Amino acid sequence: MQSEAIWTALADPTRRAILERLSRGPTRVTDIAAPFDMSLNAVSKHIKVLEASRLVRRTRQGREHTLELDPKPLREVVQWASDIERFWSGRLDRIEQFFTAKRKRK
Amino acid sequence: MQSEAIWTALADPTRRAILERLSRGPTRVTDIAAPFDMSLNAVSKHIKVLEASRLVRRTRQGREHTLELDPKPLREVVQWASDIERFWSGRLDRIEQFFTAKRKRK
DNA sequence: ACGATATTCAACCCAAGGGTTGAGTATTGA
DNA sequence: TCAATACTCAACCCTTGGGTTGAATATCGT
Repeated sequence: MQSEAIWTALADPTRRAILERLSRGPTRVTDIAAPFDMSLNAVSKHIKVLEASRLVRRTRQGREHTLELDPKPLREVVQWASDIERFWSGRLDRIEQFFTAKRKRK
Repeated sequence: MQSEAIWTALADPTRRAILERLSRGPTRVTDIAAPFDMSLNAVSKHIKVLEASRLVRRTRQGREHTLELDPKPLREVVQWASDIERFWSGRLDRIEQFFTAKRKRK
C-alpha cells in the first residue's frame, strides 16, 4: 500500500507542525526549520518523509527550495475515519449478533 | 498533549485493521487476534496502545475481555485535517504575500 | 573569483517500538 | 479438583526512526 506513507507522515508531531505551517502558504526549507529546536538536517529529513507521502511538493529556484502543501492525500485519512464511524453507526444489529452468538456458545 | 496518543495509535497498520474490525461490532481479544500472523501477545500490546488513545474500551466478563470501539477520538484527527485544508483553501493571499516578500528580499 | 548562504548526503548514535518466548493469573467446565 | 481456556506481565531481541555531526554541492552577491 502506498497509503501507508501518509499515516507514517502524520505520526510525528514535528511533521504535523510543518504541515500546519505550510497550510498558511509556501515556505522555504530554512524558514520551516527556524522555529524548531533541532538541526536543519533533522527538518530536512522530515520534509523528505512528507514528500514521500505526497503531502508536500518541492520546487527549486536556484539554491532555495520552496515547499508547498498538497492536502489531497489527507482525504484518504478523513475517508478512512468516516468509514470507521459509518460502520460503527450501523453496528447496533451487530451487537445483537454478538450477544446472540455468545449465548449460543455457552 | 493527550492527543499525541491517537496519532500513535493510527500509525500502525495492524492497529488500523483492529479498529476496522471493531467498527463492525464488539469482539473478544482472541477473535481479534485470530486473523493476524502474529502472536496473541503482540496483538495484546496493540490493544493496549489503542486503549491509551481512548479509541478502544475493554470490559471484562469472567476470563473474556470484550473490546468495543469508541470512534469519538477520531474527530480530533478529522478536525485537524479539515483545519489544514481550510487554511490551505484560504492560502491564495498568502502566496501573494510570499512572492511579495521575496521580491523585497532581493 | 570567492566567501556566504541554502540545502542535501552519509555515517553514526540511541531510544522507542513491534515482535518473540516463557511464565503467571483468573475463570471455566467437566 | 483439575485441565483447558483467555488473557496479561516481564524480559528480551532487532529493526526503525528521529536526532546529531561533518562533509559535499550548488547558487548567490560582491
